Amino acid sequence: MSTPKLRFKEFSREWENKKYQDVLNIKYGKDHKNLNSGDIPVYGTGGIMRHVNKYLYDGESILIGRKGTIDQPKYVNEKFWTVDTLFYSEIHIDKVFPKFLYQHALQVNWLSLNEATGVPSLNTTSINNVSLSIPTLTEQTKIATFLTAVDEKINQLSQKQELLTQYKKGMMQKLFSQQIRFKADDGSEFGAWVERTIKDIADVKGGKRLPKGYSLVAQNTGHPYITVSDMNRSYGIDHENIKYVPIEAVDAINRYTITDKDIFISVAGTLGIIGKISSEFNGANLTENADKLTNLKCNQIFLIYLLDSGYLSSLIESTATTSAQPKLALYTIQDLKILMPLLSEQTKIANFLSAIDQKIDLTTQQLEQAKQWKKGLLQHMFV
DNA sequence: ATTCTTGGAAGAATGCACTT
DNA sequence: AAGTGCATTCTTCCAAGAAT
Repeated sequence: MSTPKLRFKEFSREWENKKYQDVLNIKYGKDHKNLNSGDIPVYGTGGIMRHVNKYLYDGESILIGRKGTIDQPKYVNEKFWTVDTLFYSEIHIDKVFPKFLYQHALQVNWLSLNEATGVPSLNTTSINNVSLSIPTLTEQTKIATFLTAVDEKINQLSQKQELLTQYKKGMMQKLFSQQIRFKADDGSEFGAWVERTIKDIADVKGGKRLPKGYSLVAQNTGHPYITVSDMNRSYGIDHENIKYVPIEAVDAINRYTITDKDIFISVAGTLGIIGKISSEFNGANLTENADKLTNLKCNQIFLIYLLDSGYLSSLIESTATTSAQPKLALYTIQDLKILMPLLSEQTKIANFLSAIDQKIDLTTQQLEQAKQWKKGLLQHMFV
């Protein structure tokens, strides 16, 4: 018998220790290949896969991955089908409030129940044996309703994020097609945009792979080494997993560095991720799978937005090699023609779009905080 | 009901020929 | 020897299907 750390005040009774098998029946998903199309969703471990004309179950159910993604349970309340790598469940609603069970399932460490060597897998026994403490149905309902409201808040924030992103996309389109023009501070029109080539306004340089025989190290010894997977779509890099050049190899690639005044563009693997690094990474080495624009003769932020507004994606479409894997050649970036406004208009546009990006970043932070909060609640509101 | 095997897609690292 | 372009290889990750 036990109680959670965090609890609504009006309840005091001890929670009852149970196991999952006491409150639900785990059912296997089934092959959906032979079913005809319809309007019943077929859930896979990654989400809805298709719609069919038959259903396995109708009503409230928790879906738990059997193979692959096993740590993201889902709650459904409809007619549905699940593929055979996804369990569904019949919930004993006289014992447990389904949404309470779902919130509980969200904080179970499913991966620790994985016994497979390769792809993570769960079996019915390990699910059935997961322990679960439950209060009265009234308290369950209260907890579940509260946590569901938090989920709703998280959904709202991610919708806001989505809308802002759409707005930014639309504004970029209008600004760079000159459908919308800013006026100068004194109210006069800005001058016409001029066609330039990238190599007129920047030097394009490649990155450099590590010398043969060396590999990146985790410790902060040599320079940071920025790879394509460190780059994100928010014009920056993710700091968490940055690896470092081993000290013995530092001299060999010493010249291939990047600063916060430059722009990086990925040219292999995931093409066309563009952005800049923050000054704390000045002097970091750049992977061979990215190029840098350096010695810029224009507004750096403006150029990032401009290239990201479509120039890069159409360049990739038209010139990326069609081999096994696309690659963006350095000279195609050098020779890319772009329409450039005067510096003062560049600054206006850059500031405007940065302001939207700041709002997006703020929303992203709030979303992140809300998710953290939810995580904490899940840790403390269950036994 | 459970475990093993296979397919295949995506992405990053490596090999290699050619140029500077 | 360094730099560049591109094909190839290697890894990783998931899901589907076959075999127990």
